[in-house]
Amino acid sequence: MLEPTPLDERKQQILKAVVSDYTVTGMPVGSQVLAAKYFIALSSATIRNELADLVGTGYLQQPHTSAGRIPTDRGYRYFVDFLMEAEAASPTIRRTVKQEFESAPRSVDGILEKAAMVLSLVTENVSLVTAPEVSESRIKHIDLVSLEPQSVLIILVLEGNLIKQQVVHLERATIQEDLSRMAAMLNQKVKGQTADELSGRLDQLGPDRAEQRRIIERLIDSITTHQAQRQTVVLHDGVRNLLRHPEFVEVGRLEELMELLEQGAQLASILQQVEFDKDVEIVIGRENTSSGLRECSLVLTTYKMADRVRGTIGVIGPTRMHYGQVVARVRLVSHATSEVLAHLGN
Amino acid sequence: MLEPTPLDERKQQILKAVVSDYTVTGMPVGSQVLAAKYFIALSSATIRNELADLVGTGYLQQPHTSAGRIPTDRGYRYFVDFLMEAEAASPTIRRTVKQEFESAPRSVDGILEKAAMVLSLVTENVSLVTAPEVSESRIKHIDLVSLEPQSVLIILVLEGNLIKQQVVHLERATIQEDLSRMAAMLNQKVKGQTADELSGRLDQLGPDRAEQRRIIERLIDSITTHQAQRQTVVLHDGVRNLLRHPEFVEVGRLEELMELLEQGAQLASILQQVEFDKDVEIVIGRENTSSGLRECSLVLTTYKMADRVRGTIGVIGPTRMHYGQVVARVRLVSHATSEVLAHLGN
DNA sequence: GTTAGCACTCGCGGATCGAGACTGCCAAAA
DNA sequence: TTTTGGCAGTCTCGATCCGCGAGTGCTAAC
Repeated sequence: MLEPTPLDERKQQILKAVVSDYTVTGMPVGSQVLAAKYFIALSSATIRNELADLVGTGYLQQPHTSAGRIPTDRGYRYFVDFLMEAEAASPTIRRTVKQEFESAPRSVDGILEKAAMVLSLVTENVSLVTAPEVSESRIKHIDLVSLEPQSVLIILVLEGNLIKQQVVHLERATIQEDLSRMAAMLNQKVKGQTADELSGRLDQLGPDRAEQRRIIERLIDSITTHQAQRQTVVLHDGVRNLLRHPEFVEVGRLEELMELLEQGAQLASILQQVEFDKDVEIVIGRENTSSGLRECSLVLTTYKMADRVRGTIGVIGPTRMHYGQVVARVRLVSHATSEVLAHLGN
Repeated sequence: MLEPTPLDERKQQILKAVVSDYTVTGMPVGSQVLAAKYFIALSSATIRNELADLVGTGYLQQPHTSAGRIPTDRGYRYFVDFLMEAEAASPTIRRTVKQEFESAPRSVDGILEKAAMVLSLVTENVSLVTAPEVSESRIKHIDLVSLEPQSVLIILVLEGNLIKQQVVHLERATIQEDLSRMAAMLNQKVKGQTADELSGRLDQLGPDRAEQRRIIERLIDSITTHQAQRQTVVLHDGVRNLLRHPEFVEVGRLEELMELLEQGAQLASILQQVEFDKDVEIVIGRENTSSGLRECSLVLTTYKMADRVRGTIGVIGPTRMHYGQVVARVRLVSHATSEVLAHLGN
């Protein structure tokens, strides 16, 4: 890691101009263009000197000797940390998002799918959405339904009306009537508890309640493995957008990225590390631990479903992206998602 | 459509050799290679004459004057209809499929996701899996759960233990006790019926049973719109495989294909047309109605979950694929999926 | 510190060229 | 009538070369 070399005002402005211009055109930015478009008061020679300094300190690079400059990862980092101006999503975008969510199905999965779709639509990148984390979420209702004589469907309603289901197999046949009674009893006992609390109480059941114990074990399973297993499922959408970016004309980069997207586990672990209440986090190029993301940036934030029920949402795109707008739009969609999810039960 | 020009034995063998060789090497096949590898008794000149005929009748084409021959869509069609030999999946493949399904979660969605993953793994193409069609499926159990005072979760268990859920909003607050009573009543009335039958009986309810009527309406909704809406969701996996095929080095083709995969509606309508009990269907290149699939082939079949509960499963890959093996593997995974789904409840 | 001038470097696109791969055709052989 | 050997012709592909244009770094003057 290089020392954060302080940049004087003019160098900052030049860095900012290079990032802005390059983001739009995709072409290395030369000293003459900069002088003409952004710094009419200065000559190209002066700018050349400054550019040479910025290359020396690691904020810019040249693809080859006789080309203009493009930002390094470090340059982008400085840009997003200090130079980027807060932007707002345009009314058109806001309207699009609003309309799309209005037509969303009224279920958690449906809404998250819609969120992924909308986010990829408005950012023209690949969107990522994780299912909400529920391990600390409280149980609201339990229901047991007989499927076959010896198999039972456990239905679990958590805070935020998140619904989980799991099939469990019993040692002996049990009729629906007994299950209903058992459900009523369980409802009294477990309502308002979290999975962790529940697993602590497991010992309080006598050995004669084997069936009940088995069901409770499955309940905990259902909550926690969902965590481990379903959480690894990261929704994504908009790969088609990526193909339009010139940085992905060579299929090699794409292959690694698709593998990451389709197997999901590695992505999930990255997304889980996003902190709540931290607004938007940006990870640029080689700051990513995954080699498949070395030429990509992540713009991530969290959405909130209920008090302790949250998930991660964001996009993945080429490092050359319009960070200001992408941040604004990720934030917009995240808020909209939270909004819709919060009103799901009403 | 060209007349199905009859081919004599030797022309058939040559066509078969061209298809086989081309599927393996990916290079246009020349007369010398054919003579050396497949027809030692013949000279390259003789084969050249035959090749010229096959080009004339539309079974083969030349990329350019001084190249070898490659099959046309028509050539592939003739090959799969008359020349392809039945192949069996290798023990290694069978073992892989078996092991993967053993580690599958015990839920319909989980199994279908696993099926998509396995199919893409063993065919090295993109896999497609639709959710099972349920419109004619019979209702096994209904349950009503109060989420908020005025909102109710309807849980519907269909044949094959397919579980559906939908949230419905009521005009007035209803407590769980009343809902349970209502559920018991509904269970008596609707058990064993299909959605169509149910909607016919809707009139038999008096106007004083508004709430109950509303819930039944939602039930029918839940079954049929799932059909229309969820059915359009086609699971897919293995896009990363596609990137390895040389026919997709140019990103243009891929873009159209990704759009098809990600929006899904068009694909869904194609997959819905696959007939049940017809073994494996193959659609080659321009036989596809979608322009995005002009250079792709589909290998599709159906899986069976319960008597009237079925879905479509298959792959999409470049027209140059090893049809014999792909057919064998699609069939294998389809059977395995049916098997696992059938034993879900036990 | 800034600027004008200038020589220099480098990538890109177009043109050229030779090698190699196959073909089509023809006349002779089976 | 079918098959075959021979041969000229066609076309792609990769390598090489070349000139243009863009942009730089350096130096000396302002």
